[in-house]
Amino acid sequence: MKNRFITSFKAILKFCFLNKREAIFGYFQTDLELTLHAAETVRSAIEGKLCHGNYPNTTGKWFLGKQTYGEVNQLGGVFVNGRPLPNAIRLRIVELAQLGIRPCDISRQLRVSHGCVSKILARYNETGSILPGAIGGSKPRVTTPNVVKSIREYKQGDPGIFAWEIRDRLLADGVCDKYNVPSVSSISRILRNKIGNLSQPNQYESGKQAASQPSLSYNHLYPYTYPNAMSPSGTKMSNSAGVPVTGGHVSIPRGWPSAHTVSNILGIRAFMDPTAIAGTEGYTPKMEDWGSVNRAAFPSTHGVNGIDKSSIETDIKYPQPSSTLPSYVAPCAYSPSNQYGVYSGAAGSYVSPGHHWQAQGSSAMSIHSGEIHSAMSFKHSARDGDRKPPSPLSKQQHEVLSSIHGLSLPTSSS
DNA sequence: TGCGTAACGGTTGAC
DNA sequence: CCGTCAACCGTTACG
Repeated sequence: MKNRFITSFKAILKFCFLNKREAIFGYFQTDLELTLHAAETVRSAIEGKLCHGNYPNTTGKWFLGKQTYGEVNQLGGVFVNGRPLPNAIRLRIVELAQLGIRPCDISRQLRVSHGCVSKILARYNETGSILPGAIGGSKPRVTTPNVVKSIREYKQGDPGIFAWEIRDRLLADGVCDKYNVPSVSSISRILRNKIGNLSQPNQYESGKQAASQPSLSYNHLYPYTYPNAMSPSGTKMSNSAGVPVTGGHVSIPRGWPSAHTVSNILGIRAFMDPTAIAGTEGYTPKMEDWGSVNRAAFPSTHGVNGIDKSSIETDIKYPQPSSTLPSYVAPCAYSPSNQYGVYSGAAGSYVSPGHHWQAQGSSAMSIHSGEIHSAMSFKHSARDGDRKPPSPLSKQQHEVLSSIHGLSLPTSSS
């Protein structure tokens, strides 16, 4: 084994020396093991196992095809800047932590920075989810057609109405709630741009507003405030629709919970599959992300049953690469080349699961949802009990993980 | 030495 | 179609 590494390493050094010597030097700065690991990574890349002929450039980045690249951290681990670690690694981090392994050791073993380990574990402890947050996207619009219509009606009924009065009426009439009510400035903009000559001159409005209620505070109504007391601390985890979760300890709304319409709640933000929910009380996954994995693995109990509107899209957009991956490894936001290129190697399965809340679900995943749940749901038992079991994964699951990571598991199954 | 965290550079997706 | 913005990411460095 070691001879193979060393042989590979020599070949790699030769390759790098002949090509991009600078790229490799920075990687081989730690101990032999890490060096060999990095060497194997490089070798795999060179041989096409990882990168299909891609190569490191002078800044240490790995160009993967025409699209993207991976990088190697100080521990010799491969990562993609800006992208979440593969779900399998995240899961592994949590599992090792539950086995009592120190974060620093987890960091070294998995070659993931200790900051990342810390972050993932902290998030897990706080939310119960190993999954990353939703990347990209925007806050949901608050000026829905229905809101605009209401504003128009208010304005037509009382041309002299002020924006702040409209705002209050939107709340009073239940058109909006405190989380999705437009700001006064937004209402003013609507009056100005969409309703136009119905609105009165702004100076009049502002003058009256200042005179009548100069110190009116909107803070308590400001949209995009955290609807849950747990959130202002910076946590951005949530259920998918910003809906309070009755199950308790992990109900943390996302940072921008303004799911302002039923369609937003049901059609976009929520992906809970009622058929996959049973028996998972109190779990609040980030349903926006890793859609199919999450739905299967971290179902929620709250009754916002989503319309998985984009399951088909997902299959198209993020086709599941053919592989022998465990079933909980879902399609990924990475391009297929990225998936193979960066998170592969010994783990041919360092493939991140489906990611975007916008693109949800996967037929492949639904087929295997039972397995997914089995593989990923250890958290429930861990959290349901007073004490977390030493290893919440079954032997079979350990074997799956072992096969994924190519790592030994310090458990009874290994 | 281990760990939490801010800064940083990056990706992503809605607008 | 493209730029902007604001969310997220993991790594790194610092205390």
